[in-house]
Amino acid sequence: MGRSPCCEKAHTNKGAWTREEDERLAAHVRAHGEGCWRSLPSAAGLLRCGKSCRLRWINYLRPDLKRGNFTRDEDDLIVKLHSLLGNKWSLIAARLPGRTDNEIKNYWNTHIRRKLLGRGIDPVTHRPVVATTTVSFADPDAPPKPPRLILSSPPPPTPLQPVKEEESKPPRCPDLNLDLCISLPFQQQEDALPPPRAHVKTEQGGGLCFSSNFLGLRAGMLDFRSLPMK
DNA sequence: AACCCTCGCAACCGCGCAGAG
DNA sequence: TCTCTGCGCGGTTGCGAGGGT
Repeated sequence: MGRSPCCEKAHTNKGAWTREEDERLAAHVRAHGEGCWRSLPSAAGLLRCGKSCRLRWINYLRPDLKRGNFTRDEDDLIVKLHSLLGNKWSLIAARLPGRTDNEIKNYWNTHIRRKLLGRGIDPVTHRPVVATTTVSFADPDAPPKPPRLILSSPPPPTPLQPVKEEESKPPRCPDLNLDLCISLPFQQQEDALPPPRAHVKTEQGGGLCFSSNFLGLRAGMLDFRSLPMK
């Protein structure tokens, strides 16, 4: 038996929101604040599911939303954060004021993903991809298979997961240096004391430290301690 | 002009997590 | 400690707009 539905679906509207619904929702949130989404629809006189109201408010009605095209800086930041965090859109959105996780997720899937692929970069691993062609000797008349994309290196561990030591196995790509230790240019190192760091708590209670300069952020801009970790 | 296809975005769905009782 | 409930997140879907044939 599955969990009970979050609302009585027979009595709720679905699909695109009307202007009147938007106004009711916005007025109610402005008056009572966010939260209690389950009871909000009836309180606001809306025939909508609480989840739907929350989504509408967060992704569309919130007054601090930026909307409009993403800037080049935002673009770069999203790519860098994604390489670090993976598909943690809410965490990425938390670093981009005025942008929502849904918006970033859509932008990633429609624009950035394609752009990276066009540059020959795998959007999942952020590593270069190499096109190869498989040739079959068994049937010379068989049509050639389409080019296949393979990774030039094994995929990295899932973001934010502790790296497991491979015991005494030689690396598959010995020419690839995966040590992501990034340091500041000499002049900047002198200016940044102590170096800004982001601290991420792991499941084991340990921590991963990233220099926020790796993300191209200003000192102190990145502080994962303030972010909820799932 | 009509049809088809692709793209982009808003919205939905299902699951996991956290807090309360 | 267990169960229930609500919230939040990530993946997926549906639909309208725009372009191509």
